[in-house]
Amino acid sequence: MVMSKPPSDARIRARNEAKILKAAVKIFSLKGFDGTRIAEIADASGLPKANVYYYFATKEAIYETLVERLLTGWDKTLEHIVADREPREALSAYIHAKLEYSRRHVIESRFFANEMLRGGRFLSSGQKKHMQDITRERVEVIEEWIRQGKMVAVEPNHFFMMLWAATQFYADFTTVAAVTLNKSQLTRDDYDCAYETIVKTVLDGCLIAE
Amino acid sequence: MVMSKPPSDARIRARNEAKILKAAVKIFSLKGFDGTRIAEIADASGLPKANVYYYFATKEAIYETLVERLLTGWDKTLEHIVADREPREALSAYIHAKLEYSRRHVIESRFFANEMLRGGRFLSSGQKKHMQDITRERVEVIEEWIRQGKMVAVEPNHFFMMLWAATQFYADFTTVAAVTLNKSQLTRDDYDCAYETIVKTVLDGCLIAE
DNA sequence: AAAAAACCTGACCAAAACGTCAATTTTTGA
DNA sequence: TCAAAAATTGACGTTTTGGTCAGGTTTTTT
Repeated sequence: MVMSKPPSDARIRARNEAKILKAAVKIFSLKGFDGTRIAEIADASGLPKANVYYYFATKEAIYETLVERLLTGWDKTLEHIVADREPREALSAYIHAKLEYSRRHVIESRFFANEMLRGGRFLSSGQKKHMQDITRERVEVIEEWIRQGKMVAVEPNHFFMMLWAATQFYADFTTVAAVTLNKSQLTRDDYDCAYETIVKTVLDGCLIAE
Repeated sequence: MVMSKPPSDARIRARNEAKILKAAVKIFSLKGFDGTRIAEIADASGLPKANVYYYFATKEAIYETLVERLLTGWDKTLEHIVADREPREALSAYIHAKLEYSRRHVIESRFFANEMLRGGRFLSSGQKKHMQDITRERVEVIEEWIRQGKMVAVEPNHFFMMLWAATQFYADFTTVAAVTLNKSQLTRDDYDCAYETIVKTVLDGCLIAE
């Protein structure tokens, strides 16, 4: 006699797609698109492979869904950069938020890093444009601050990329960071220290005038 | 009748291994270890697959050879950081050298980024130790500069990681940079501008005191 | 309660991938 | 010059992989 399970409160499709995507982003983030086997995704999500195919037609479909869905998180942190805040305060907040994102969303961060490393093959031109627009808005804020004499005349795009790189680093290259600091894992203190270092350096520079 | 080719001046083994490794690093850097097919390496190096196997027993062997060989380039740029130079001059030189390396050795840079992104599975503990030692030496230089009152008291490890990230970025995430700058490719000017931005910001900060 | 819709999955397939090998050609060294 | 060593490669065998499918079960709808 077969017992029927109690009807799941959550929609079945939603629940299973979530399982699959959660497992997938982890493996994609570690092995990239070409290196990922769907059987592995199936195992990791606790579903038989054929069931994965019931929800997603191809490997590409899974990957594209993730790209689309994770792109949203991309701009969240940038919201701190607004013209009516003081640069010191706004930039500190951005760096903090971005580091926090790197710490708490290592996998998603790496997923994107992987995609970029491969040249953004799966980014639609629409998505690229979105990234551009988001960045341009913030670049304009920087330009405004420069005009107001609150910041030195740095090239805003490269300035942003520097901040992005410095913070993204802690998600993508945790291994390098751990090796450098001679630890097996990064703790919250390490992230705090990273924050201090980046903020202090970027805002006020590292040199002491003679 | 079959003509025998003139005897190659270069040793055959050396020449073919070089061909294979050159093709391999390119593909590995784009697709990572798991994503790379040996047939593809064979095609790219213009050798039949069986011939690739004649020189390298497994895919791992190729990959490990590359890790070992490319690790050497890792520390080159750090040589600029020496205690008897002035920090401004030394750090500028380092940033310049690292950016130049990113520009001219995109593929090798990405190869390592890929490896790190995957957690450095193929790095032996000896190689990790090497990276640590190299870094520690330079950290000591920074500490010396701080002691001499030439630099503000930043955490040297994180300070280095920041520089590393900011410069490495231009090799690993060329795509992001290109999208941001709305170009299809980065030119030398872009790298120069990156240099200016990073140096100015890191050394003197981005803020103007009121 | 019964039909319809949604969900599940073991078994299967064709293509691709890794790796082997025996037979041949080329190069080297005495 | 000629035998041994090194290099080359087409063809093959095995395993893995992406993807399919038919037939079943469960859930939803009416």
